[in-house]
Amino acid sequence: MRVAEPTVERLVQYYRLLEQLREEGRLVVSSHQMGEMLGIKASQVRKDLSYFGEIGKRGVGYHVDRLCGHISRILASPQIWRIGLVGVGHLGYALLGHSAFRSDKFRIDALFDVDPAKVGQEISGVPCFHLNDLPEVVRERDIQVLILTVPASAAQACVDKAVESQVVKGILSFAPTALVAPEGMLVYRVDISVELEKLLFFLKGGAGV
Amino acid sequence: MRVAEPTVERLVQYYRLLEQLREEGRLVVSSHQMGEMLGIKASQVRKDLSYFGEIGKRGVGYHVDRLCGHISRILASPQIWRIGLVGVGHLGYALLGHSAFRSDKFRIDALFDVDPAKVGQEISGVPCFHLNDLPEVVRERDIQVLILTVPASAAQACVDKAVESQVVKGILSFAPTALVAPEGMLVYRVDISVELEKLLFFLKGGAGV
DNA sequence: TTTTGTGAAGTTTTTCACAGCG
DNA sequence: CGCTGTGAAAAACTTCACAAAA
Repeated sequence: MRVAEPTVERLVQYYRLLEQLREEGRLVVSSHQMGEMLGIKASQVRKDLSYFGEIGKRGVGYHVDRLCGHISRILASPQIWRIGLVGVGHLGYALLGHSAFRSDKFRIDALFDVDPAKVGQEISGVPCFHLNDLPEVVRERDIQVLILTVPASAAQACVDKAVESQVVKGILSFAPTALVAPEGMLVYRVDISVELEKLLFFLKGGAGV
Repeated sequence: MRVAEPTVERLVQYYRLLEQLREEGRLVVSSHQMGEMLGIKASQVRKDLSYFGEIGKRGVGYHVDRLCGHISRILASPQIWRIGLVGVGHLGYALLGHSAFRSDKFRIDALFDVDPAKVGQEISGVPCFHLNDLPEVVRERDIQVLILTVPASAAQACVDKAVESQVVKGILSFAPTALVAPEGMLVYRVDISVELEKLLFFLKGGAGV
């Protein structure tokens, strides 16, 4: 069964919350309480969870530990993903140390850059290669996912290198630009300037002056 | 007229593309060409633009410079926003230098941290204050927007300080956690770990093992 | 002709409302 | 009783398809 993207997005949030509740020793939680804490409607929480079977207990709520395990299995990977990080500037370096990147679901296995001062070095314990060598390095190291923290002007060239490698399946790009990729390659974008523009747009109260 | 969030998101992309086309000396572009370059359907491009009046010429397309100016006015701010950046770790520092943050629509006017080594210093030319002083500093400096690059565990406390100030209207948070804020305060989140989890989820082909 | 602008249709996502179970 | 699970309704968003303008 196809799971919608907004649902996956919320599942990750449910999981985070449940981990926290579990640490606090909480045994049971209702959809209403979860929604309250996450800013999501209770009916939405129930609908999302219902796609995966009857997990809750009527009149009671959801068993925290059980639900946590359940979502964990839904989100689980069949493997530990190996990830290549392209562009070791400030943002790339920040992501290397970011809490989002401490997971047993994947690991950053190689860095890529064009700066001779970085190529050949280890940074935070990860070896840095030249961007030109990306296709062969990702093949050798079985890297299927790339994270792009390069300037907009360099991003498409990185995608092209990834396509050339024939083994990269997915890309998470932080470059503020559109990217063209072939069918079958999954590209997600985190566009910081778009988010900031949206915030400012709705802050001023919408269109017009 | 209310403009939908997905439309604003695309308007920012159209604007970027048009600036680029203008630099290249291009005079006219069709909805189909814009869509092609951005991975958006031509009908979607036309629908988005049509909300703001008849901007194109039938049989011809859109005049690049004119459309650029038009979107610029739609996205324009009534003021130069002053922004406070909370949390001067690697990510915060990266954002300070990020291309998304070179804009004449806003400027980073103050930094906040709890690290005694940073408080009292200027970093990239911006003064750093202690988080505890946030309410008064944002009032003095007329800061209405905060960017949070703090750990998840510290994020809610920052929101609470922002609420206390009574002048902060909007927050862009990079902390991987839900935040509760009162009605009227606009909170947007950029959740890197959620995006990565989504990518990996759909890479493995959806739910289940 | 070409390409826009747009009502109508289609699709996706959210919310409602209540039956059903513990 | 309280809370889940879920069809049905509503809302939001996208795509179609074509009339109308250049």
